[in-house]
Amino acid sequence: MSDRLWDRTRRRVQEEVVDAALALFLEHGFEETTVDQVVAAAGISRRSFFRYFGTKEDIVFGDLAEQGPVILEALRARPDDEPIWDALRHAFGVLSTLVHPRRGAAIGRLVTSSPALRAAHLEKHLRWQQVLAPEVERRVGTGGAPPGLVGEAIVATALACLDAATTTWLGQGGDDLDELARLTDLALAAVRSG
Amino acid sequence: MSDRLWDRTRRRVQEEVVDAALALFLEHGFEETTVDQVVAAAGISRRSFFRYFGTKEDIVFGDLAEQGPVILEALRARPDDEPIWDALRHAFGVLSTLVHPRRGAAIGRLVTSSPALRAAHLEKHLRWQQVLAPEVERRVGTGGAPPGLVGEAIVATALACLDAATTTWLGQGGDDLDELARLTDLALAAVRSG
DNA sequence: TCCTCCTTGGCATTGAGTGCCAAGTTAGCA
DNA sequence: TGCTAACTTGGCACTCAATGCCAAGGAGGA
Repeated sequence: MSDRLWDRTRRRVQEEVVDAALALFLEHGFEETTVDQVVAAAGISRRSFFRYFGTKEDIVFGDLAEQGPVILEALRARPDDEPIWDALRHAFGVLSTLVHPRRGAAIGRLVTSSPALRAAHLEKHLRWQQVLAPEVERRVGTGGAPPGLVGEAIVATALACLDAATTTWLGQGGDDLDELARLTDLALAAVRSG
Repeated sequence: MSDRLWDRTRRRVQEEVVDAALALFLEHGFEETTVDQVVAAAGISRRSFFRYFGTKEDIVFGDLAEQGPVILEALRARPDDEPIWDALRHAFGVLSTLVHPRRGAAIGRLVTSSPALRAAHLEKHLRWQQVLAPEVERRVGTGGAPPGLVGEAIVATALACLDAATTTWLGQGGDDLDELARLTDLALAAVRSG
């Protein structure tokens, strides 16, 4: 947040590492590319790399896993009487502002092609789920079920549909964000009519 | 499946390693327990361990991730006109026959307490999803959506609800399987009425 | 300018997972 | 029973991700 030279330098270096790494990942694959190759390409020491990115996966996801509160804020901003699915879909919309648009599709493709990244991706969803579930349950009530169950189930379902839609979306180009929203709605509709 | 001495010995050793390892995991935690400690407790060499279990996570999950076809078989056995959610919930019932009942709750608790195990657990769901989605989509149709989307979304939702129900179930004891089925139905109902 | 805070990179170490090989065990067969 | 082929075992060395420690150097305020 600050603007001291240190912070600006840090952000610049981080960007450069991500650029160099994504290029390597896309060419050779995520698992096949070692951290040593990345740091060599980025001109940084191995030790410093692990201070910028706690894990190799963090190159791809950045601090997205910690952005649950941002999504929560977006969800809170939706009107209380809006159907929960619409509110969630709109709240997830902020994600597109958190990811470099040019990188979005590339990241998506990487994730589907690497078990380690898929796992990190799902773990990220779990983190968001824990943040969002209480607010969802506040809106829809527990419906007689034990506390927690309904909120968790609804958020997990919304994320699952978003994922299924993203898979389809990437398969057909992955360039139009409105199309992704449309596919997400189709998935949610299928689940609710089933 | 064969009954040569080799195979029986293999199964026996495998069971012993799992018993020793689960005891260590429950006492000290999954991440905190090293493979070296496990093999020392089980009286087997480190190298042989990695022939029995490809990864440390495999101690906990065994070959559950490869059992998608078994669930698929159970799903195919359900009548074609049964509502998809009932068919899926019943199909998932075979899982309780694949896990040592005595170990089930212990495994559940381990999974919720270790990021590495949670990731493996979700990756396992993804594997099942790919196996089950086509049969689900055959039953319910695509409803105008691109092929694949509806099947993926429905299976992912069912698994998400099963997971949410399992979390609640473990929190309240985790001993009665009928109660788990009831909680799963509650979760699914909440999702569909939302 | 001096002093403090923070970053950097090198080194050593841990822990998971793999390839290779020599020695031992089992199974099938004469 | 004895021989051989198939398979398992465990030791060793290695790769790769990740972490703790430490000395050196740049940034920023007094």
